[in-house]
This record gives sequence, C-alpha cells and structure tokens, in this order.
Amino acid sequence: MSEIKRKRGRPTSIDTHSATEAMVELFRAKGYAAVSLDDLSDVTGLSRPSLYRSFGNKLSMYINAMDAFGVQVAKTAVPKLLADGPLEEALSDFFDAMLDIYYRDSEVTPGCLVFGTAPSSSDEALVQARLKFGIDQVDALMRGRFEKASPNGDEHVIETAMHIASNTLIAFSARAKSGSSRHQLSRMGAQSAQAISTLLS
Amino acid sequence: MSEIKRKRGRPTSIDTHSATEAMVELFRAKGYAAVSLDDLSDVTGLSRPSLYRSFGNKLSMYINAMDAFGVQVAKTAVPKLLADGPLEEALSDFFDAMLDIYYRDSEVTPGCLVFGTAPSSSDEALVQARLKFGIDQVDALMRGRFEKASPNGDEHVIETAMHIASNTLIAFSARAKSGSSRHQLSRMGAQSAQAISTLLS
DNA sequence: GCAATTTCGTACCGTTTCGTACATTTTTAA
DNA sequence: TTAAAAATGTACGAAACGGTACGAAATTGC
Repeated sequence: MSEIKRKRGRPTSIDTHSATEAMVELFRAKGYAAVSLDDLSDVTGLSRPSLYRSFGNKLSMYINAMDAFGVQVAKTAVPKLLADGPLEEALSDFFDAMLDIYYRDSEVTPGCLVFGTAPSSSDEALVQARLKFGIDQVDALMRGRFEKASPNGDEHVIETAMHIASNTLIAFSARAKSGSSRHQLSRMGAQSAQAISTLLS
Repeated sequence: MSEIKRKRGRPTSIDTHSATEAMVELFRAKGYAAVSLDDLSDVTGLSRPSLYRSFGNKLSMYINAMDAFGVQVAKTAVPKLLADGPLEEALSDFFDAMLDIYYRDSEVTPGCLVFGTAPSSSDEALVQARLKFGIDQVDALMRGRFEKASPNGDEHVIETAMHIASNTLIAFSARAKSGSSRHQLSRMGAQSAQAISTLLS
C-alpha cells in the first residue's frame, strides 16, 4: 500500500480514536448540552485548542461521537441479528449484544447515545438527522431479517413485527437509564423475540 | 370551607399554573440542560428572582414540570385506556391521546417530557426517580388493563403484552422527535393494539 | 546548523450562566 | 396617616462557558 508520507512539521501526538471513544462515553452519560469543553478536555486528555483542531466545535464532536457509536453497533450487534439460524435466537442475541453496549461496565448505565440523548437535542438539524437515520436503520434491518425468515409472510404482519422489535430496542435505553437491571431487560428482549417469532410463523 | 385569609403584605400577581405550563413546553422542546433561567423567564413572563421565589432552583422547576406533565397525562389519556369496551379500541384511543400530547400543535414536535428529556438528565437522582416512576406507572397500567380484559390469561403472555404496549409508547417520543408524522405513529399504535389484542385472545 | 513548517498549550476575550442583595412598590393593621 | 409586612424587579457578582490569538515546541528540508 502507500507508504507513510512523513509530513514536514511537528508530528501529531493525538490519538483520534481513543479520544472519540472517551467522548462517546461522556456524551451518552450526560447528554449533549450538559457536557462542557472542559469536561471533554478532561476525559480525552487533550487541551481545548487541540479538540478544536481535531474535531471542530462542540456540535461536530457530538456528531462525530454519534457516528462512531453507530459503527460500534454495526460491528458488534448487527451481525448477531443477521446470523443464520432460528430467528428467535438471532433476535435475542442481538438484543443482548445491544445491552452489552448500553450497560458497558456495571458501575454506571450510560444507555444509548442516539436514542437516549439525541431526542433532547433534536433542534439541531444534524442531530435530528442522525436520530432519524438510526431509527430508520433499525427498522430496515428488522424488516429485512423478518422477510428473510418469512419470505411469504404477510406484509402487514411483518411491519407489525418490525415495530415491536424496533420499539423494544428504543425503549431499552430509557429503561436502562431508569434503573432496570441488565437481567430484566435481557428477559424482556427474549420475550419480545419469542412473541415476534410466533407472530411470523 | 375556609375563607380566604388575606395576608398582610402585597398580594401575589403570579399565576403559578400558567407559568408551570409554559415551563413544561420549554423543557420538553429543549431538554433540561439546554434551558437557561433567562429562557424560563422569557416564556413565563416572570423575572428570574420571581422564578426562584416561586419554584426554587432550575432543577426543582424541571421536577415541577415533570409532575405537572404526569398529571396532564393522567387526566387526558389514561381514562381512554381504562374505558370499558373492546381492549383494542381502548389501547388505540390511549395511544392517540398520547400523540395529541406529544404533537401538541403541528408546528413543532415537543415529544414526551419524561421519556424524551429525562434519560439525558438522569444523573440527578430526583430526575431518575421520576423517569422510573413514569415507566413503572405505564407498565402497571397496562398490566392492570390486560388482566381485566383477559382474567384467566397466562401471566407470561400478559407480561409480554404489557412490554409491547409500554415500549410502543416509550418509542413514540423518540420517533416523533425524529420526524415521524402523527399519522404514521397513529398507525403504529393501532397495529400494536391489534397485535396485543390477538395475543391475549 | 538554520530556516521553513506544523503542532501544541498558555493565556486571554467576550458572553452567558446561576444566584442574590437591596431598594421599591403594594398592601394590611392600627 | 403611619408603620409593618410581603412581593417585585433592577442591578450586581462570581463563576463557567465556547472559542481563539499567539508564542513555544518539535520536526523536516537544505
């Protein structure tokens, strides 16, 4: 591939990826408006001017965090849903994988960056667009998986199943933040998966 | 009853109820952290010191708004769910009544104050408590209604139906904020009501 | 070594924030 | 009419905010 073209001046010492990760964790714990640039500077270890140089202003840091969060979901959870095998198991595994993300380490429950924090910052067009994209993606993913599992299924039934599945996931975030245990939500996901499975059969 | 005991000094000219209403609208449009006391002063027409005297600090204004919002829901939407008649119709009417609240006037879509804005402010214990209370209330309400409609129903099935119904409502808020039309969500609510109705029969 | 180039953090700016002290206004009691 | 009592808004203070100018530091090309 292309060699690393050493640039002329002082080389960067900034790890953009780990900084983004830290910002994701902070934003989904406290939301957008409650996070200050000093907070972001603290958790990333980067000075405020460095943050501006690397990520632009606060809003674009948040957008960047949302996109990174989406990539994480796409990499770790979505494959569980698309896996071969019984639909009920795939759905249940997907829900559990999402709970792995929502609960992170046990200490605190950050929930979902998109479904949890974007709704209260949706006056910004870019944020609202990400929220819409997230919801649309989940809906489309569910619909595709259900159509695969039930090729001749009634379109109306598939749409109902799609909404039940997506709404379960969306509600996870609020429920996790409200204090529900991981185990409770895992159970809820399994129930939802079972109901959808029988609905489609 | 007791006569109005005219107090000694200058009488209040503050309408607490209409001020609370204005604060509800502002908070659910912009969330907690993004709202300043000057914003609250603007929408209520009250000076900042008056706000402090009447409602305490910003957090207690938000708590007060959440409680008032809960009362509004209990008065206007909950009776639809508890009404006699077919379960499917009661559920569907309840969802529509909640959408009346979530969409308010057509211009902007404020969504749900509790499910929409509380999750991103839940590091405050009082807020998290309200969020938990809201979710628990909806769950309990649904369970009670379903047990009434299906007295000998399997407990496991009732719990599943309860979660589908509650999650539909919780997801309404995020979906409304993401740009879904009222009509789309009304359709979704009707689908959900139908699925639950057949699940319980 | 020396100049050109790029990155980095200190230090600063103007604005906005929450919260309150205090003088003014309005009312009742005597 | 005058004093006490309660409510109200102006005006202020201290802190936090987002954002940036600018000099110091680090590297490459010559």
